[in-house]
Amino acid sequence: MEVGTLEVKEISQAVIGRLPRYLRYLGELKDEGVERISSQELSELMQVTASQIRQDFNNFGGFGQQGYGYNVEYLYQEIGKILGLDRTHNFIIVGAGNLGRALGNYMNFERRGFLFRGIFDNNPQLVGQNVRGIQVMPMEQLEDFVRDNDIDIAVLAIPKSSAVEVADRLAQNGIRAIWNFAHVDLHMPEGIQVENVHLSDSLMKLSYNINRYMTENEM
Amino acid sequence: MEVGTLEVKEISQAVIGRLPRYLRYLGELKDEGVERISSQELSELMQVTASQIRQDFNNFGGFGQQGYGYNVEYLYQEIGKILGLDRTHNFIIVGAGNLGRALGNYMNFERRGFLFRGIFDNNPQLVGQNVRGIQVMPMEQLEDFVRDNDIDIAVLAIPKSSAVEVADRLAQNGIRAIWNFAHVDLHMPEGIQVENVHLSDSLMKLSYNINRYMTENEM
DNA sequence: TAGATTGTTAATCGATTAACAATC
DNA sequence: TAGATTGTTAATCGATTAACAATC
Repeated sequence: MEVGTLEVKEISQAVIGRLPRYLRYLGELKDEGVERISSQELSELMQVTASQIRQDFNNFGGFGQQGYGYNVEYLYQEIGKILGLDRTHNFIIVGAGNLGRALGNYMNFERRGFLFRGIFDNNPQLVGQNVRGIQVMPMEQLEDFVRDNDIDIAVLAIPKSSAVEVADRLAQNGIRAIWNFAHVDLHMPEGIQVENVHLSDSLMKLSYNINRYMTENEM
Repeated sequence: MEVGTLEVKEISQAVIGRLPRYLRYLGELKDEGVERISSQELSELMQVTASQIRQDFNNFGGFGQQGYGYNVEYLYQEIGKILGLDRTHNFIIVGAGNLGRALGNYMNFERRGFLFRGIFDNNPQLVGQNVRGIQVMPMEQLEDFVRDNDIDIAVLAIPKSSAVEVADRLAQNGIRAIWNFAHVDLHMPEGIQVENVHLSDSLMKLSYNINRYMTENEM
């Protein structure tokens, strides 16, 4: 930390990773008409410690009130803001295979401000096909489209063999973030965020835990 | 730990979570014909500390040799075994919507021993449709199918509203593990493994990091 | 043998939990 | 006011990193 700069406490990714789950529970409580909740009550609901809940929230300043607890609606709004859900983000999908099309058709992202703007593929058979009202574009149009349409996020639903090259092209044209479903590590320049969804890794973890349980219980 | 029981050191999920990534790098090295690698070399490749690599591997016993390093092929095999990839696992998909069908068509799981055996949906329009050579079955057949076909893993690609009920039905019929894409927490009986893939949570983390970077750099 | 590199212990760091004073 | 519950400090726990003796 340089002398003279205002110290900004960095929030750990462990905390960030828990925020969406808090948001989900608070949204459900809100829908049920619950007005206030204590860290103790929430901890029982979510199966985490009340201490952790209070520590997590206090990373962002005091959201609660002593003797009362937390206002559900207010807390829900604030966590949404922290996660940037009060803004909209334009996104495109690269890769119009099964996964790419499935993600394009998944409507729920819209509700959180993630707007589906385009989808690309290098397979001429897929170009021109319709995914939720948007025609699949050829890869040649990728750069222009990203630059001209204020695209923040690119979803990579392509094989690992082309993912690194495509990510570089996106980076050079002002993308802010990559949601990476390709099974490869992307090394992006500073300031370009990467979030990986490695499905096969997740499945392997499941496999480990199945086998561990069977071994420990001699089945 | 009870007196008299042989102490089995529990491997932390943090370690397990890193194994698939080791496996991926080792597989690539293997394909390139690399025979041996030191923790130092691997650490540079993977951008983690050599210390962590050695600690991780030593959770499972000594895979290396002083002065030599690790044999790539051997290490690859051993990590595969730890992850249970030397066995096969039959899986079904519940939910034949966009995501369910996409996962059914994803061939790469087969290579790791995960065998696609059935797919179910309660929408009569989808029942009978073909997903990679398998006809979508109605939900009424779920229980019988799971029991009769030695199904280990159920992939939940259904809305949260029905996920808990379906998970309970699966649990009662001998499923070992649930790969949960529904946006809800499942509380399963001990011995049934759950691995969540909450796509919207992942997207929110990405959103947080975009906004954090923009704020810190006053864009 | 000398050099390299693991396996393993010790030190550090960060995250979680506990405790309690502040305060609504 | 008395009771409840946060915000926050302190204690604990676990994970990561550093160091180095063992050994190939």
